[in-house]
Amino acid sequence: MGRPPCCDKSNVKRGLWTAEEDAKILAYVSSHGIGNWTLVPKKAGLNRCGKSCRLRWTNYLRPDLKHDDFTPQEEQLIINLHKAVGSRWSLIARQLPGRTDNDVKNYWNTKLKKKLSKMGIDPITHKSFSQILSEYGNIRGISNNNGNHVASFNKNFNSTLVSKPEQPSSSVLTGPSSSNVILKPPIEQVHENSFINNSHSWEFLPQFQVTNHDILKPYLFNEVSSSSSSSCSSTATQLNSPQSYTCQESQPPLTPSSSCFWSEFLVNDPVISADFHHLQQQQQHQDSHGVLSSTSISTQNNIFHGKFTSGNGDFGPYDHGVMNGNQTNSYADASSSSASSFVDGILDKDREMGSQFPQLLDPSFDY
DNA sequence: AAAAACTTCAACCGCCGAGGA
DNA sequence: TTCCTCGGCGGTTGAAGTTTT
Repeated sequence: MGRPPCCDKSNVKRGLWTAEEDAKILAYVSSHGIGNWTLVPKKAGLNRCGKSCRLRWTNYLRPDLKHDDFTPQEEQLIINLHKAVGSRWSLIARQLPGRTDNDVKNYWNTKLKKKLSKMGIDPITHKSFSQILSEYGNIRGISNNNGNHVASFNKNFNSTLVSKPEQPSSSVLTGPSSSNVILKPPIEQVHENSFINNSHSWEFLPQFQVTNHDILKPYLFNEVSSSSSSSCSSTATQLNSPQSYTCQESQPPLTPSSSCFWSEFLVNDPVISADFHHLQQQQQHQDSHGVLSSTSISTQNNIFHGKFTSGNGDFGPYDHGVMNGNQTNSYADASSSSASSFVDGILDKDREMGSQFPQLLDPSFDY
């Protein structure tokens, strides 16, 4: 029964690949193409596991791979995609031609996580640290109320900080620069993050919602449960705020089985409903053909780059520094008043927190 | 100049779903 | 139906390189 094992793992070479081994794989693939990887070591004359050969090819030898540094555009795209789908590296890498999931994952872990943390942005939730604190929140209520509220706050706060079990709160509570960032976030960071939460991270969501509906849903609702204390007052606000993961105000955390879908937000927004509908049609077309055509990808990217971006040519909201509370992108224009009030709300929360807890602004303050 | 600390990233590990035997 | 491999995935490791002390 079954198939024979692909290789004797105790008897194959491991570790770094030599140029000679690379040449053998390249020679084999160029003459035979990509097929059964378990046969490759034998046929190519390599003492390696087939799986290892496949990995070497897909992560390093493939001719379509880029080996140069990530561009600012790619960097921004990774950040945006990570906000929407989390560490679905293969999904993210598919939006970056010439990059592998391993590339993206390494770049995120070694560069982007630190970069965001230094900017006062939690790389897990993509919210500013001050915003996390203010959300968990409604600190005035906690200080005035009984232990139940405090317990609830602690529970919610912890659940956010460890919203992904594999990355327990380290990016928030530890790290070389995080403590200063948490305690004294520059006010413009709130602006920047508001912009992030308001716009770019949503730009591609219709695309993902359509093409990866089943994959994305549970993940997004994980975010819901970590943001359960948030509230939102309108569809427009939902679409332009980090709290938009929730469907209704004061709702208990949603579960993956919830009947609330992204598409409900999307189709309720007059600005994007047309595009969403268009993408749904694309999806139907795609389903009928089995694969996502390059035309479809291109069209979606056009939407991403053209319609929903801020239009100033600056791809990087994290690099802006010019974003103010009244600025919104075209996506947010449909609900500009809600969006700006959301920004104002964050700023008000920030100020309120600062006035109520001045020790938080003291760099010597220690949790 | 040398050791320690830190960073990078290729490679590995283990899990999962699909599908072959 | 069961057992197994394959291919794909995300997380982790550790060697090599770089920077700091």
